[in-house]
This record gives sequence, structure tokens and C-alpha cells, in this order.
Amino acid sequence: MTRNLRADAVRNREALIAAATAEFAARGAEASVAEIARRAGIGKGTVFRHFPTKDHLLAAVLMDRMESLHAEGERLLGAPDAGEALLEFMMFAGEQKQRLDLSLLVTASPEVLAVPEVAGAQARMFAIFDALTDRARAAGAVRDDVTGTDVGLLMCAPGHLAAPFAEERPELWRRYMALIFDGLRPAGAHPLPPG
Amino acid sequence: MTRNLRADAVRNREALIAAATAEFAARGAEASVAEIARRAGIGKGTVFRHFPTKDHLLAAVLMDRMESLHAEGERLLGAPDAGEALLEFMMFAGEQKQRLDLSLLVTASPEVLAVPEVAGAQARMFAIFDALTDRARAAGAVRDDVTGTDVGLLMCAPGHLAAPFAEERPELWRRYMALIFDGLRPAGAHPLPPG
DNA sequence: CGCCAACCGGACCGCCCGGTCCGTTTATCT
DNA sequence: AGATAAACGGACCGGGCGGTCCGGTTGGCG
Repeated sequence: MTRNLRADAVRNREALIAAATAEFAARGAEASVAEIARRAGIGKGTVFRHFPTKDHLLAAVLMDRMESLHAEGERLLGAPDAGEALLEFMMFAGEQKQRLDLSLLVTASPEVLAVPEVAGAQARMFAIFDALTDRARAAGAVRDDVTGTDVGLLMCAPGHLAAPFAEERPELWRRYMALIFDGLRPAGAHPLPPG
Repeated sequence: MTRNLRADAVRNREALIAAATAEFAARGAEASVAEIARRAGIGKGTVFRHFPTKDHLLAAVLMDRMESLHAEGERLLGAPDAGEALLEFMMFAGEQKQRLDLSLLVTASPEVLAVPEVAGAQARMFAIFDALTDRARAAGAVRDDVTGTDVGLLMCAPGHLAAPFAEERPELWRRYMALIFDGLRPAGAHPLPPG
């Protein structure tokens, strides 16, 4: 069945995933395998024995993040204020210490989506987006035309937008997340005419 | 002074810029010089005689777009409704037929900013962002804490977010632009506490 | 302790990139 | 038409990438 890994293999695998997480966080999907291996203190060959492809390695890293989002989302489904819960969720998503590009999760490349577990994890993640959004909408905290997909996409933006100022204004992304959430509120809504 | 180009050189230069515009629009800044040359029907060597560097070629393309934004912005500064003018400007920016990634203009790479004309054009462009935003703010159409820089950054988002759905929902980006603009309105504003 | 399979890691491959070079073509001027 | 400089374009270079291979190392079991 699941063949037991040798002790050193386990150690290396852990170091590899840690290094990959850090490196993908820093450089995005274009991070190089050689650099990840160097950072993990192992050879490039070892990387490819643990994962057949760079995309499979990326997939493993993304899975963690998606599960994390999923868990926090489920927790917040139990929060009393549905609107506040949605905002809190978006902030949690943007926060990810290792500021892994959220759009790697939300709009994942075809290659990593080809890994079946990733597709499943992404589907579960979007289900949580929907659940949180439906609840907020039912509570009248967001306007009627907002969907879970909208939330998933929109919450990716602040990270990108604020990235150039991450040094001098590390909290700028929070302001943009709040701004965008305000756009979701029913108060000043001016939705486009359908068409 | 400015040495006259030979007729064929002029033709090739035009074809080159057209091809570069299309290719950068389609593939972003990672478009390859070889492909641009092929598309223009010229050799790669010719590209580098007209522009010393790929970045200089990209710079030439970006300049056009920035001037276009600048012109439309100045036109809209004369529009009666300041708030409507700002929204219209954002829509114009998102529209750019060749949907050239706006963030190439707004958060240009250090390399292309090293081309002095680009830096100047970008500064003029940001000045227009500020002018339009100041006027909208003075008219009470957007909240007090919104700056021209905010507008410049935020208006880049819809293009990215809607890109994966560009095929089946080509107008989705408009909805997001409107949503984001609603977040700028004073109506339902919930700005973050300073800090 | 000694053996062997599991594991390691760096040399190596093919590919594509931005950029250079130079022998060939061609527009232009007389 | 012939001369000449301008312009062309593809072969070529160095570098970095993802991925492979295989001789050397090492953990774990009998």
C-alpha cells in the first residue's frame, strides 16, 4: 500500500514543502525549482522524485492554503453577524502571512487544476464562498446581485494592487479590501442595468 | 538633425509597433520578441535596430496608451457631472480595445520606467487621476479619503479579475468596475479606522 | 555487522529567451 | 546605371528554465 518513506526522505519532503511555500509566496508561480531546492538544502533531482512536476509541487502548496481558507470559512459560518463574518473572511484570506497570491487559488492554471485533488479542494473552497455570501445576502449585508464567485475574485484584488507599496504601507491592502467590501453593501449600490 | 529614415525602415517600424501592441495586449509583458517580429513579418535583428531593448519597445507601446488616457481624462475634466466623469474615465480605461494590461501603465516595471519619457508620461497620467478624483471629491461624488492613486490602482483590478471569463462574459469587467466605483461613493462608506 | 534497496544530488539535456553580429539586400542620390 | 550607405534578417551566443539520469551514499533490517 502506502510504502513507508525512509526517515531522511520524510525530513527532506518537509523541508521541500516549507521552502516551496516560502518561495512561491515570494515569487509567485514563476519561482524556479532550482531555487526552491537550494533553499531546502536538497538537490534538484530530489525535488522531482517527490513530485513528478513543478505543477504537482505547486499543487501541494495550494492545497494547504485552500484547506486553510475552507476551515476558516466554516468557522465563520457560525458567527452571529453574517455580514461581519464575510468581511472577516475576506480579511483572513488577504492576510495569509506568506502572502501567497490568492489568484493562484481562485483562478488556478489549467496545469495545476489537472491535479484532481486540487480541483476538488477548489470546488470545496468555492462552496464556502457561496455559503458565506448567501448568508450575508440573506441578512441584507450585501446587495442582491453579489455571488460567491464575485467575492472570490474581488478579494484577490487588494493583494495585487497594494503589492508595489508593500514595503512602505504594509496595511494598504486592508484599506482596499474594506473599500471593495463597501462596494458590495446595499447602501450606495448602483448596479449596472442588465445587458 | 533627426536623420531621415529610409522608406522601408518607416514601413517596418510601423508594422513592428502594430505587432508589438497586439502581442503585448494578448500576452502581457512576457510576449517574446521573436514572436512580435514574426507577426510583423520582419527579422528579430530589425527589432533591435529600432529599439535597443525589449523594454524600450514596450515603453513605446505604453506611451501611446498613457497619452490616450491622458487625453480622455482632460476631456472629461470639462464634463458637467464630476462623479459621472470619473466613472466614465474608469470605464474608458478598462475598455482599451486591445485590452492592454492597465497595471503595465500604473505599476510599470523599473526597467521601462528607466526610459525617461515613460516616467514623464506616467507622471502626467497620474496628475490626471488626481485632478479627476479631486473634482469628484469636491462634488461629493466620492468619499473624502479617496486619492487619485487609489483610483489608478483600483481601476486596474476588473481587467485582471474578469480575464478568465473574458470568453463567455466579455462585459463582466464592467460590472466589477461599477462595483468598485460604488465602494468609492460616500453613501455606504465604512472606512477603516486610521492606524 | 553487513547487505541492499531506497534515496540522494549534481551533471546533463533540450528548449526558449533577450540580445549580438555580419554577410546580403535595397533605397536613394547623382 | 552605378555607387554607397542604410537597412535587413537569420545564424549565433550565453544564460536560465523544467525535467532526466545514474553513480554514489545511507538508513534500516536480518
